[in-house]
Amino acid sequence: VLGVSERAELTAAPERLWELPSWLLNRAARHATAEVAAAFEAAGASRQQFTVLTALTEGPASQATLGRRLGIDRSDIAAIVGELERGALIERRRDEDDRRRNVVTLTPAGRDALARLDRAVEAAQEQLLAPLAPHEREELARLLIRLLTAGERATR
Amino acid sequence: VLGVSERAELTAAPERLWELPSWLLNRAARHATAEVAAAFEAAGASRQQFTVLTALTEGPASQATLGRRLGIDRSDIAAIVGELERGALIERRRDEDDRRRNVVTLTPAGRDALARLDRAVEAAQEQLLAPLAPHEREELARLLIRLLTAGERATR
DNA sequence: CAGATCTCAGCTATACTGAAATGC
DNA sequence: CGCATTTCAGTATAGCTGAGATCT
Repeated sequence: VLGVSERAELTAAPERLWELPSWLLNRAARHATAEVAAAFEAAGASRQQFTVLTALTEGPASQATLGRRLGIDRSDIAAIVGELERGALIERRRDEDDRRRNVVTLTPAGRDALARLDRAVEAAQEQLLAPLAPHEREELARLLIRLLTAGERATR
Repeated sequence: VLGVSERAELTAAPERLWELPSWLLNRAARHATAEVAAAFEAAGASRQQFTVLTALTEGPASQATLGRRLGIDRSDIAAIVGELERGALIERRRDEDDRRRNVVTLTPAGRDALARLDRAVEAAQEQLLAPLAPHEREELARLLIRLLTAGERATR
């Protein structure tokens, strides 16, 4: 989150970069992360913990499934689930149908924590999108979704 | 850059995340970075080196100015300029008008390297934007620029 | 003196790799 | 056997902080 003076300097970035979608996306993502950061910090959770908790609202899942759904690496999921377990926000137990797997389940405490996180994250979205009119917000979301759903399929 | 199977799994991300602009922006930026990565790797340069070289096409600048213009930290700029100097893509000399400063200048070799990088990066943009029609690409750029120029000014 | 610039050491988060242990 | 899952150790990059040296 930058102040006015830094903003003035940033606008002085080379023309070429302002024409590069990949640069714009990275900039915007950094801005978005900065906006949301305060929400997570205040709640004592990380961005990754939030996404894992969110995924678990749709039901228990193995760590591998969580990783694939969220696009988070298997080894990182192991660490994140470990943190959440220490905070008693999730429960991790061996899947008896397939003993390679851990079944990860949201606890009531986890559900409460997520509810608080959700409100804070929602407020941050409002901050982030403040410069855009409602129809522009929808349009931005639509374009990003198309970039992701069509783009990541097409490549490789 | 994901394959078809991973894509199918990713679409299975929780509904809630697909509605979160900050999540979409992070995802899209990651996708964009992946697309551009090959371009930089093939040319043996980093994303940051590219942006610094690009900034220098608008003329010599001190490291502090580069940092402010590009939104890169002073300490990171020092390291990046050091790398570029070792590759003889830039020249770094003390500013005799203000001896605290280093004046960083693009060398002919640097200009050549940037020309090659630029072509590769441009091809990557094409890949990245493939799912979008021309007017959609413009609209996406417009919305991102508004988010950045209005958004980063408003906050704090 | 205050303040700017450059540099270095070190920190955190994110993303990823390789290998081992276990189980299907 | 091949393959999937979990876990750990380690790597790389981006972004950032603190402190010191130098200079205006």
